[in-house]
Amino acid sequence: MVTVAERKLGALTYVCLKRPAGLDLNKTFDCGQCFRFERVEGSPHEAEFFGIAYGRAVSFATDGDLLYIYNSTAEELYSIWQNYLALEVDYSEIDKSLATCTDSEAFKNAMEYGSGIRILNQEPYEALISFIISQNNNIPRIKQIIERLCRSYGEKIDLPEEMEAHISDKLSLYSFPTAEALNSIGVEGIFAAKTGFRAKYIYDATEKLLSGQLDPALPIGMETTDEGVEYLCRVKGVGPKVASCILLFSCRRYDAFPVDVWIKRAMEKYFGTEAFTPRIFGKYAGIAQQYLFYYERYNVGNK
DNA sequence: CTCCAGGAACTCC
DNA sequence: GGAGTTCATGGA
Repeated sequence: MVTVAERKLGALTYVCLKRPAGLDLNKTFDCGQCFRFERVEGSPHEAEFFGIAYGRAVSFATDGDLLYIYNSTAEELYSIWQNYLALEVDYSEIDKSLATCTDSEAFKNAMEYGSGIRILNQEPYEALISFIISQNNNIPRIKQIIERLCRSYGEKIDLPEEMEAHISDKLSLYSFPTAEALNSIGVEGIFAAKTGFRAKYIYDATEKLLSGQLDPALPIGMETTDEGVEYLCRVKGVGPKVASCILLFSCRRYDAFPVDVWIKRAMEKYFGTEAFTPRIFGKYAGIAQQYLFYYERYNVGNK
């Protein structure tokens, strides 16, 4: 169990704990796995990201070997953020394991470039809707659409005064809309948020959720990741890539390997399309995937 | 103007 | 069962 100091700053409660070895908040919240966290400009910390998850407004910050979680009690750390940040996962062991999987020089570079990324455990329902929106779309616009849905159909979240003071008013303060809320506005309402051809997919997902045909958290307990992919693909608009993202980013399925256009390019460039299979990376293939995605997508120096 | 984005459904053979 | 096309939208 993590040792924590709970502190107060007026009405603002926050916790301070040992920073997980190697954790890089910039990479973790900027690598495309989540869409509702933004850098806090002018933060006194070395790095700080504010966002909404699990219906709460929260801010993560690092200084040296300390991690601060603002607007969280110690109790909430144990019940929510410990799981969200997957604090118990040992990335030094994962990286050691991945390093033995291939001789590829490019992958070695990708690992080094992405070192410090931590795969989050988001809410399966939010991941389901978010990654349906992600198909044939780009990250800035995915964020826009999600934000529009949250502002229109989510609930306003109040911040302690002391926190509001150093959080820019551009940042979101709305919870992710519930399946009931999205279902009630119908396909037309969802389309009006500029979700495009994905509106009918989102609506289909809410129908299956509300009728009990679908529990996006169910794959957490399944025997295999392939089973989880098959299960999630029953939703219209969910194919292998979207299902793999949901499994990797919200169901602790670290072998799920989402293949998008960036990963496709990376596989062709670095491995050759014929021979390559994610299986070479074993049970941490999804984390290897995330290193490759981040390297291919953000490292402009890789040609 | 065309091309592209953390794809998948649909339509043809 | 694979290959090609279509789907909204906005930025480059």
